[in-house]
Amino acid sequence: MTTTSTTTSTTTSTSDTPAAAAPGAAAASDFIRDIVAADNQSGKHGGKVVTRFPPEPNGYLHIGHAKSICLNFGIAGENPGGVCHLRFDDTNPAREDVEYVDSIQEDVRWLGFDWGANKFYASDYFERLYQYAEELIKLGKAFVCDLTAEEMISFRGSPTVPGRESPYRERTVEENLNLFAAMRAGDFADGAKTLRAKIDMASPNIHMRDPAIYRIRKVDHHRTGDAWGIYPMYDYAHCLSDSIEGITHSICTLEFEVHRPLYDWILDALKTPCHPQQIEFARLNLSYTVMSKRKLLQLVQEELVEDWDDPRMPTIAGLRRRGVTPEAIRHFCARIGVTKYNGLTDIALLEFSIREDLNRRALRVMAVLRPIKVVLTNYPEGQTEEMPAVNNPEDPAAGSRTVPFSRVLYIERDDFMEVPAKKFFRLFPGNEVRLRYAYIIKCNTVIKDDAGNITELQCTVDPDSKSGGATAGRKIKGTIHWVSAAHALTAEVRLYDRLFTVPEPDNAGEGRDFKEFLNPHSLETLTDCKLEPSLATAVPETRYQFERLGYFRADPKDSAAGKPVFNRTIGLRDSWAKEQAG
RNA sequence: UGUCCGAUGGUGUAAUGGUAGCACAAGGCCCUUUGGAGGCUUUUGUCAUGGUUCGAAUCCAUGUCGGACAGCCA
Repeated sequence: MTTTSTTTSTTTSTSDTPAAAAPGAAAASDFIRDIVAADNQSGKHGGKVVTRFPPEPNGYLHIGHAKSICLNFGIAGENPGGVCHLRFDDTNPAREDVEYVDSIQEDVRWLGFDWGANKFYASDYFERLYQYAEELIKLGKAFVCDLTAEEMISFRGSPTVPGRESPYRERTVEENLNLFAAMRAGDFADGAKTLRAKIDMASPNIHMRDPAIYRIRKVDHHRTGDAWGIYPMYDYAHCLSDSIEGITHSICTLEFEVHRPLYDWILDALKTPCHPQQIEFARLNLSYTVMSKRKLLQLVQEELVEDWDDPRMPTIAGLRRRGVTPEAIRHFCARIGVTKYNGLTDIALLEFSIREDLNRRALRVMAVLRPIKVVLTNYPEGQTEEMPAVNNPEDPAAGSRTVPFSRVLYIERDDFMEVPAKKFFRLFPGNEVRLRYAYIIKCNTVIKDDAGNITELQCTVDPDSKSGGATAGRKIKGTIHWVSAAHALTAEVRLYDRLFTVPEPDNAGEGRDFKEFLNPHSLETLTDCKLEPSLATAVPETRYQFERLGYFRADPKDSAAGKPVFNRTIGLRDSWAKEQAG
C-alpha cells in the first residue's frame, strides 16, 4: 500500500546528524526531560543524549506512537548533539513484514522527524546477541531448558505463588553451550527447547523467574531469511540493542516497568558498552477509538475499515489520508504532556488541534453537500457575475478569487426550513438571508413534487444589496453559502465521524467485544455535491475549508484529474447543532 | 492474601516546601457577510486520615481507589 505523502520536506542527512526538531510544537518540560536535563548536568552519560524509537514492524503506526516519536525525537532535538535512532524491533519474524517497515519510515518522516543515518534493526545484532548468550551460559547465568511451553507455565507459579526450578537448570556450561549451538544449527523442533536466564524462580517479580531469552522458530525472517532458526526474546534483545547503540535514555511505556529489573540484570551480567536508563511513561489512550495494533489489525482483516489508512483509523496513515497535518499531531502531542498516569485523553483535544491548524492554513471555498435548487425570479436569465471572495481571512497572503453567480443556485438543504425552528435564522418562507459574497435574498415560494418533497425554492434578490452595494450593510441575521448551478462541479464527498459510539470501546463491559460499538455512521458518502468550479483542480496537498461546513482535502487515492473526491477531515465547530441538541 | 507504579476541576496537565495556574470541554457576553475565527467572562480541583513544618498538592506514615505483570509476543 502506498499513500501520497503530503509534505515535501524530507531531507536526507548523514551519520550523526542531530535528530530534526520538528518546528512549531515546543513541548513543555516533563519528568523525562527533567531526568535528561539532570543527567546532562551531572555528566552521567558524558553529556550525550541518545534516544530511540523502537517499533516492531508488525502493524502501522498510530497516534499513540506519535506521542512516543515526538518524545524521543523531541528530546534528541532539544539537546545539543542529541540523536534519536529509528530501530526496528524485529525479533519475531512470524508477525513482521517489510510492508510495515516501509510504512513506519514513511510515517515518521511525514511527522517531520529525521533519523539521519541512524536506522537500525535488532536483527542487525543477531550474531552479537548470540555471542552474548554464550557469554551468559559461560557465566552460569543461562541454561538450555527442555520444558514444554505448558510445563513452563506450570513451573512459573503465579504472582502470589513462587515458581519451581526447571529440572534442566543445573546442566553444565559445556552441555548448555553444545545444546545452544545445536539449537542454532536447527537440530531441534520448534518449541522443543529454550535458552533461559538463570535468575530466581522465587522472585516476586515474575519476569525474573528464569525468563526465556531464546526460542526455536524455524521461520524465515524478512531480513535475515533462513539464516536463523532461533530468535531472541524482547527482554533480552532490547536492552542489549540499546547498549550496543549507546542509547542513554531508553524510553518506553508503563507496562515495561515490571521488566526493568530484567533489563538491568542482563546488562549487569554482561560486559556491555554501556548501561542505558529505562524510563517508562503512560501510553496514549484516546476516547472513541482503539489503540492496540491487534485490534486495528482486526478491523483491517475483517474489512470493517478499508485498510490501515482508512481515514477513520487512528493510524498515522489514516489521519494523513483524512487530511490531518503533521503540525496538528505534533501540537496535540505537545499538549497532552508526558506522565506516569494512565488516563484517557478526550479526542476533543485532538479535534481542537486539527481545527486550530487547519483554520490557519485552509483555503475557504463554497460547496453545497446536500443541494436544494434556488431560482432567483427577478435575476436576469443568462447573466453571470463574478463575485470576489477572500481565500483565507486568517491569512491575507492567501489572496482572493472570484466565484460565478447566476440565476439558478444550489444551497444547503439544512439551510432551509419550511417551518422554522426557534432561533433558526437561515432561509424560510418570507425570510431574508445573505448569500455569502453576493446578494440578500428573500424566499417567496416553495415548490414540491407529488410526493411532497421540496424541489425548488423561488426567491428574489435585493439588487442593491450586492456586496459593496447600497444596501449591503443591512442587518441580516443569517449568511449562507451557495454554488451557481450552471457552473457547479458535481463531486463525491465523504463525511467521516468517530469510529466508535462509546468513549471506551476497549472497556465497555464484561464479555463485550469492542466491535459492537463501531459507529454505523462513521462514514457517509455523498455523491451529488455541488462545488464551486475552482475546486476542479484541487490536489490532495491543499487543505480547504468548505465554508460553514468543515475542513476537506482531496483523497490522494481516489481522486482523478479534474474529478476530485473529498474527505472531510473534521467539521467546523457548530453552535447551531449544539443549540438544537441542547 | 505478591511485586511494581500511580492518584490535582468533566478531561489532559503545571506548580520541584511559599498566591493551586494553563489548555480542552461546558456555560454566558461581545464581535462577525462563515451560527467559523477572534475577544471578554463564569463554574468546577489537590483521594482520605494523621504527622513533620512558621508554611504541605509537594516530605513521612497508614488507609482507600486505580493500573501493569503469570507468551517460547513486543
